[in-house]
Amino acid sequence: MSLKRITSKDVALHAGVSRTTVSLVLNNVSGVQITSKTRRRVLQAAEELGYVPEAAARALASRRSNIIGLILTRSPHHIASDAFLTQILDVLTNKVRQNGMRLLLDIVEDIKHPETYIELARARRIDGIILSGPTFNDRGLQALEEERFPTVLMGELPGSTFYSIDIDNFNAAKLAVEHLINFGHSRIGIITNAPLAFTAATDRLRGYRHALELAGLTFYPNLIRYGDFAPESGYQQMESLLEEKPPPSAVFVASDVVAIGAMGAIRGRGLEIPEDIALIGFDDIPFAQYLDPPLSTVNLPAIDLACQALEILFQLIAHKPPKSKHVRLDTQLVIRHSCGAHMRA
Amino acid sequence: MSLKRITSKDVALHAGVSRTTVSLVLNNVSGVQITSKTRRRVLQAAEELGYVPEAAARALASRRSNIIGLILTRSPHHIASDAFLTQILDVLTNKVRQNGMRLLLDIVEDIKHPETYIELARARRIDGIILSGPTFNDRGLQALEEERFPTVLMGELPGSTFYSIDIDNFNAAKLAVEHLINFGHSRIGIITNAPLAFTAATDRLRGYRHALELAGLTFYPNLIRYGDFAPESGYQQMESLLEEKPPPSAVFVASDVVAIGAMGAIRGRGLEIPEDIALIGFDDIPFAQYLDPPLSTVNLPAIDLACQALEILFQLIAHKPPKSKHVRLDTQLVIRHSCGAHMRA
DNA sequence: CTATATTAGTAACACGCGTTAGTAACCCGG
DNA sequence: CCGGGTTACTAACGCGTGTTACTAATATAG
Repeated sequence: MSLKRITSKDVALHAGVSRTTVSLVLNNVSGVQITSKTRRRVLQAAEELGYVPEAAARALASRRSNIIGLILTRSPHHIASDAFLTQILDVLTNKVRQNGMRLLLDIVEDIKHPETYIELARARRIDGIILSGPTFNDRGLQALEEERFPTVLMGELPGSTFYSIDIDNFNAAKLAVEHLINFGHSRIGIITNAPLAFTAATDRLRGYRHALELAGLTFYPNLIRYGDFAPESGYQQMESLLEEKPPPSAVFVASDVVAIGAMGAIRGRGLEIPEDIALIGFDDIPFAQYLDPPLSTVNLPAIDLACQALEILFQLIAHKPPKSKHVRLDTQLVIRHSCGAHMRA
Repeated sequence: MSLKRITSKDVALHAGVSRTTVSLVLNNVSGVQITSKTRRRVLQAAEELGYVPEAAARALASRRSNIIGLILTRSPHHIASDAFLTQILDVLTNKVRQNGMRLLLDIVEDIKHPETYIELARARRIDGIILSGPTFNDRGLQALEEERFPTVLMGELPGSTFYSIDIDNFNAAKLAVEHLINFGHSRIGIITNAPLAFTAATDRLRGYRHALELAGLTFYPNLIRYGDFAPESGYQQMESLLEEKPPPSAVFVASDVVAIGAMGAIRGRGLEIPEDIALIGFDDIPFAQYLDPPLSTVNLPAIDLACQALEILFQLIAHKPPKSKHVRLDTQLVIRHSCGAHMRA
C-alpha cells in the first residue's frame, strides 16, 4: 500500500557514494574532509528523493531522541484554570523546534504515580525534562536526581540539587502589599493562591507579612484565608473575609484566577471595588485587564520563565554547566483600577 | 559516568532464557506457548533489574513510535486566547497514556511552513496526527492526504477526504439567536468569532441569518461585525455596533473571548447588560460564569471533541475503519444572566 | 626517487529491539 | 520401537542510522 521507504542507502546509491558519506554530509560532521562537489551531489540526491531520516534509527544510533519532555504536575482543577499554559507551550514549541527538537507533553495529576514520567527518561524517549510544579514527596523526582537526568524545575523545591527557575514570590508579594499600604490601607487581608504546601503560596504569604512589619502595621491572623487555585475558592474565602468585623479595606489575592471569584463575592454583597474593598491580584493573566474593574496585579513573566528553563536545559544536555543553579526572575507591578490607585492621581 | 544500560539481553541472562523469550513475555505476544513458570521468571528478572525497554529500538523494530502528534495551527493572538487548550491537553495526555502512548505537541503559526509537521510524519516520529484548526491552502495537509497518513481533523475542511470532528456550528448559532428572538428582540446584531475565512465563523453567521429568516425578521447587514479571536476585536466591533442608529437591542457574539471585550465596550458607554443590550456568547469558556454579568453562551464540548478525535485516530492506526467520516457533536445552550432570560422568569 | 603526511572516502560494527523460521524434547497411538 | 504431532523455546536476521578504524590515492619533503 505505501511505497518503500527511502533510506540513506538509497541516497548513497543515487549520489554514487557510500552511506557513510551521506551521513557525514547531511549531519555536517566537522573535522571531516569532503569535496564540495560530492557534498553538493549528496545534498541534491537527498533533495531529489525527498529523503527524511528515520527518527527512531537516528535516536538509537546517536542516543539522542531530540525530544524535550514538558511535565506538568497539577491537580485537575489547577490545570483547568492555568491561564499561562498556552503562552508557555507556544514559546516552548517554537524554541525547541528551532533547535531541531520536539516537545513531548505530559500532565500528571497523581504524584503517587510518578512512573509516568520516569519511564520517559529511562526509555530514553526524551533527552531532558522541564518539570513544572514540583512537589515534595515525589518519588519520581528522586529517581531523576539519582540518575542525574537533565532536569530543570519551573518552581521551587528547597533542598533539592536540581537546577530551577522561578520568580521571587516573596518580594513580589511584598511590593504588592506595600502598594496598598502606600494608599493608606491598614487593615489588609490576604487570600493565598493555594494551600501552604505549595512553596509559592508560603513565600507570598511571607512577603505579605514582611510588608506589614516594615510599615509597622499590626498583623491580624484572622485576615488570612487560603485559596485553592480555582475561582470558587476565591468566592468562598472572600465571603468569609467579609464576615470579619470590621472587614479589611483591602485584600491581596495571591492569584488572579482566585481573585475572579473574590470579585464575584464582593459584588454579591453589593460592595464596590475599589471604593469599599481595594483589590490587588497576582499573575497578570491575559483576562485580568478585561475584568470589571480591570485588575491591578503582579506580572508573572511566564514566557521568560519558560525560555530560560529551556536555555538551561539545553546547556545541561550539552554538558555545559549553566551559570547559576537557581534563577529568580523579577516581577512587575501592573497598576489598573481594582487597587484604587487611579482615583488618587 | 552513567551505569551501563540494562537491555533485554541482561534480562534474558538473568532469567536463564533467550532474548526472544523475554520479548515474547514482556509484550504478551498471543499465539505463543510459554510456561507460566518461565513467564514468571522473566517478569521477575525484569522487575529485579529495573528493565525499561529503549523506546527508539522498539520503534525501529516495530515501526511504531507510540507517539501521537497534536498539531495546532493558529495565529499567535488566537493561541493566546485559547481557553480550551488546557482541558484538551489534559484529557488527551491521559487517554494517550492509558494506551501506552505519548503526546507530542507542536504549534505552527505560519501555514506557509508546513514542513514542521510533515517532517514528523515522514520521520515516523509519530504514528498519527490530530490537527486542530485546519485551513485551506495548507500544502502540508495535502502531503498527508497523499501519503494516507493517519490523520484526524478537529474542525472543518470541506472537500477534504480526512476524517474530521467538529460541532454543528450552524445549528448552535441558530439556537442561540432563536433564544434571543423568543425574548422579543427584533434588532439583533452579530459579532463573529473570526474572519470568514474560518469555516466556523461562516457557519455561525449562517445560523444567525437562518434564525432571523425563520422568525420572519428583517436582516440588517449593517448589524454584522467581524471579530478576530481576541477581546480587543470585541471591544472595537461592539463600539462600532453601538454607533448604529438605532443600535441593536441584543447581540450574538460568536466567541466568549471576543464577548469579554464587547462587554467592556458596553460598560464604557455606561450601558447595562442585559437591560440595554442583551448578550449571548459562544464557547462557554471556563471564565464565562464569572463575568459580570455571568455570560449566557453555547457550550462547546471541547473534551468530547478531543476524546472522540483520539478514538478515531486509534482506529485509523489500527487499520480498523471508523464508523463515520465526519462526526458532528451537539452543543447546549447555557443560560446565565447576560441574555436577560432570568429577569422574565 | 623514496618515505611520509595528507586527503577523500569507505567497510564494518554497534545501537537494542521485534519477529520468522527452525529445532530439540516430549507425548502418544499403533 | 517408530513416526507424526505438539510443546516450549531459541538462533539469526532486519529495522535505518551514527561512527570508528581503515585504505587507496595524492601531495609533500628530503
